[in-house]
Amino acid sequence: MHKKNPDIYFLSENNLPFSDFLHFGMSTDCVIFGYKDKSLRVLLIQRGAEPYLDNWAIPGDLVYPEEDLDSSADRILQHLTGLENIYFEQFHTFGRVDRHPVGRVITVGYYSLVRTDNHKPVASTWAKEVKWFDINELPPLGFDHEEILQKALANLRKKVRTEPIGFELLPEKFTLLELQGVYEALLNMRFDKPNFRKKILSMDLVTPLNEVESNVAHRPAKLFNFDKERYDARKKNEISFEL
Amino acid sequence: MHKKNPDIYFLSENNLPFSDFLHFGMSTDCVIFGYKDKSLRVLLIQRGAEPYLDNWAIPGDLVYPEEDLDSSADRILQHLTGLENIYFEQFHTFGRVDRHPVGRVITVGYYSLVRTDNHKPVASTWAKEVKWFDINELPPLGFDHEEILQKALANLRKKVRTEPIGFELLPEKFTLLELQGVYEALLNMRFDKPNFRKKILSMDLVTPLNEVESNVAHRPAKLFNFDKERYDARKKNEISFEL
DNA sequence: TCAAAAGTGTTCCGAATACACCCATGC
DNA sequence: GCATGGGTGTATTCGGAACACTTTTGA
Repeated sequence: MHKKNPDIYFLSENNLPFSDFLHFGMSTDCVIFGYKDKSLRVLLIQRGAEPYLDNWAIPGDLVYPEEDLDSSADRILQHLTGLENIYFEQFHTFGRVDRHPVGRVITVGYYSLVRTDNHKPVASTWAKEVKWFDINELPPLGFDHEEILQKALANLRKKVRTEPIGFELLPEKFTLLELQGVYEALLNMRFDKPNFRKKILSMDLVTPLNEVESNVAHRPAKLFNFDKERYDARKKNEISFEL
Repeated sequence: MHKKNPDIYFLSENNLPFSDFLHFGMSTDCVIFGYKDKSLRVLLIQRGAEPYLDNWAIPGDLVYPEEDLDSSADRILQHLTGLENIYFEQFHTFGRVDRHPVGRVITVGYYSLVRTDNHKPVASTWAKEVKWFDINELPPLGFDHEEILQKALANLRKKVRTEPIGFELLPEKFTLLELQGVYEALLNMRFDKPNFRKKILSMDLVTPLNEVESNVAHRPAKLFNFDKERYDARKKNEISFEL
């Protein structure tokens, strides 16, 4: 697969043979966010192998030789959650020379948003345990995963202000107060209920359903869903989402 | 350097030997933006080697075995522009299986902002020519560089709205109308002069100097500089920049 | 004196905020 | 009834947009 041609595509100043440049390991790590009980959570695994045996870590894997980066992330997500069509997004690549004890492994960081209600993460040979952690009560992590996780969170918090991805954390049908809870957890701030409602409704991106909550000890709330088609159509015309 | 341990850090489902996962090439590509004559420009090189001989391309290079990703980008920028302390930022990593004709090479994309007034880019063995192109008059590019360039531009346009990086395209001392020109070119839109002034001045991030333009056929404009210290101090207190 | 760009002030409008209040349900 | 959260209306404030106007320089 790798034909050799020492003059190709790098500065002439260095005298290293071309083959020395093809010994990188490549992995993807997926920071999986969920939402439950008014707080933001992250799915972590407890490692079942050295290095960092028994340490908590962000789920990830080496990239296969004939696999795109996004496919790799998608594969990890499906393995771990059993879900398809999960929202995920590449956010940063980490390549410190000494970041991996086994060799020069570059990792591409992804974050992902899942609806925690409809899946049970499962342990496997490479992960002794899989568990949701509140974003404010994280265990120590192996590798450079603390840095990766914090950067994922920072990127998510930026993204969430300009694109309507908060919905990915909720079931298809949700109430406006649930949506408010998601944004309060994501951004770690409080919103005024009437104003939040007005803002969301004025965007005209959520559709009211002819359905309400049931079995609640108060007036049942109306259910809504997110109108992705309308958003996509509008995005083409340069209209954006801002919170 | 690469100790072998087939069980480490990847899903048990695959049966490929560990060594197969350490044959990635790794490069960085730097999309260098500049500003001149009211328009946004990109610095491209004309390749002096196969593949894509004579094609225009984004400057880039393979990452050295003992080199961090950021160092690699920094090295490319210094080689090409001769400048130090250039603003640059990683924005996306491109890893399509077939993106590089020579083998599996993953590239980390960076964009960079430079002051075009104080440097002359120089050709070298790996680049027949180096030239600034108006962002609206780009030549066809080799590899997947069109995609990389467009993504760099999109990321820059987002970033520029929330962080005061437009100053990196201007000399230390600039007029407010020059600053307006930068933002108009970056965002491809027009601002109202009085309102733009008010907004910038109200942020209190530019300091008026006791100096004015000279040799202009109209009332000379006051010169300002960007107060990075004040911005950094304020950033810690969660106060942000928004245009 | 005229052109060209610097620089200021004022009005208007819409969006964000604060907050008071009423409604429906389970117990 | 009453606790709980759902849901609505209004008054106020603040920032952005539009735009008219004055100032200073070189030629």
